[in-house]
Amino acid sequence: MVERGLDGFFEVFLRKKSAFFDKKALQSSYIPETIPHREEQIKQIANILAPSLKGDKTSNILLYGKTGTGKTLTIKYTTKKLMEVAERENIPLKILYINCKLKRSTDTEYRLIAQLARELGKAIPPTGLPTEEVYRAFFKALGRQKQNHIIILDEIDQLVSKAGDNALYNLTRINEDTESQISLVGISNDIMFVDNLDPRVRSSLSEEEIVFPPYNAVQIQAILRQRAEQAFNKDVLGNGVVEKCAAYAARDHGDARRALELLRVAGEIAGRKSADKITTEFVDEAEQKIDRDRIIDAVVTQPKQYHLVLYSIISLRPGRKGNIFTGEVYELYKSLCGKTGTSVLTQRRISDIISEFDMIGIVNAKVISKGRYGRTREISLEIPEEILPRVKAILEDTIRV
DNA sequence: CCTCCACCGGAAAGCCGGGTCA
DNA sequence: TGACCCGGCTTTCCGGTGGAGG
Repeated sequence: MVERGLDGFFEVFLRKKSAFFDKKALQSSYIPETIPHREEQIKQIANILAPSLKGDKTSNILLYGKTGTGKTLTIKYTTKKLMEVAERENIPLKILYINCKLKRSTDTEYRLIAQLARELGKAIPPTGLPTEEVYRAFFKALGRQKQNHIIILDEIDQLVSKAGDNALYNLTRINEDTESQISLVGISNDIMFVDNLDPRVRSSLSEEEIVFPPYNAVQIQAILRQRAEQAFNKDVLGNGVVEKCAAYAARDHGDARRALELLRVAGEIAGRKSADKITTEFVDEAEQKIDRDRIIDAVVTQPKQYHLVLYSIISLRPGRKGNIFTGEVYELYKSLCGKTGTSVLTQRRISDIISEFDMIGIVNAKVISKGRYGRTREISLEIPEEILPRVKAILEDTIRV
């Protein structure tokens, strides 16, 4: 019975024509053959990196620009082309791409250097060794091969804010005592991040700076059209869909990644509903879905203590004219801990947890002064009403143990 | 204009679990 | 096995501080 029904399901699934032709083209890892509106940046990067083909050291570069302005894509595209030539001509050149934001993999000094060493073929344990030791292994791996290395550090601002600039300092000085050359390419969302860098690191790192301005709506449309052509079958894209995605993405700042995600999710929704066309309504749905998924996901992945704090905030919310303050949250949190038999954290820590909620956007917490009655954070929920019950259920689930 | 509340938020240190190495 | 190392989480300590109310 059941099996037969399932067979039917798969059959229908198989027959159903998919709105997608090549979903890859809408994913952020996809590197298209041309990159619209980044010709200038590509040319600059190419100029700077070209000497590496002749075995010369190239200047270090910093790439700036907000999220979704094509920094990562552009550098990957350019270095890919560079690498193709190097391989064809048998030129020793190595390109290491590191995303410093990847949690638990490259967000500390130890892990960054360990990862670099690994890319050069050295096995480094994930922990246990003194950092010194890891550096030695990395240097050795470098020196052994007489060749140029281009090290791309994506989200370099994250690295600096979490791990400091020690690693960068050491990396920028390597060229002094090793056979092989290394050039650094830093990618950052934050233009100001160089300010808290050691001056020596700063000057060395930013020998060249390239800025990626936000795309405007028209440019994003061009990008979407290019990708959509690859991704979708003919005629499934309804009128105004591209425009709408572009408009949404351009609203705050020209984030092409967001636009592509909108388009992809809209397509997925259309596909799931077996619609034969992607219409602008699906774009609206996609926007909501992305938003909600983000929040749900953010909540689910939090540990128990965080759930207790969030639950306290939610419980304090109903029927409040004003907002919620840290002190009240802490009081409720404490009693909740008592009821559930959880160890109680200090208010200092809870304060930090609330800040973290603020940062990921499920709560809004502003420091205000109540004058005579002290200074505190004014907290309000940022979770849409529609998914609040679901969030609450998730929280209750983990709390009652 | 001064006070003083109820926290904020930086710095440093401790604890713990995961690991290496000889 | 014991000495050491790293990193995440937490506590401890403590110097601020915006502004209502005196």
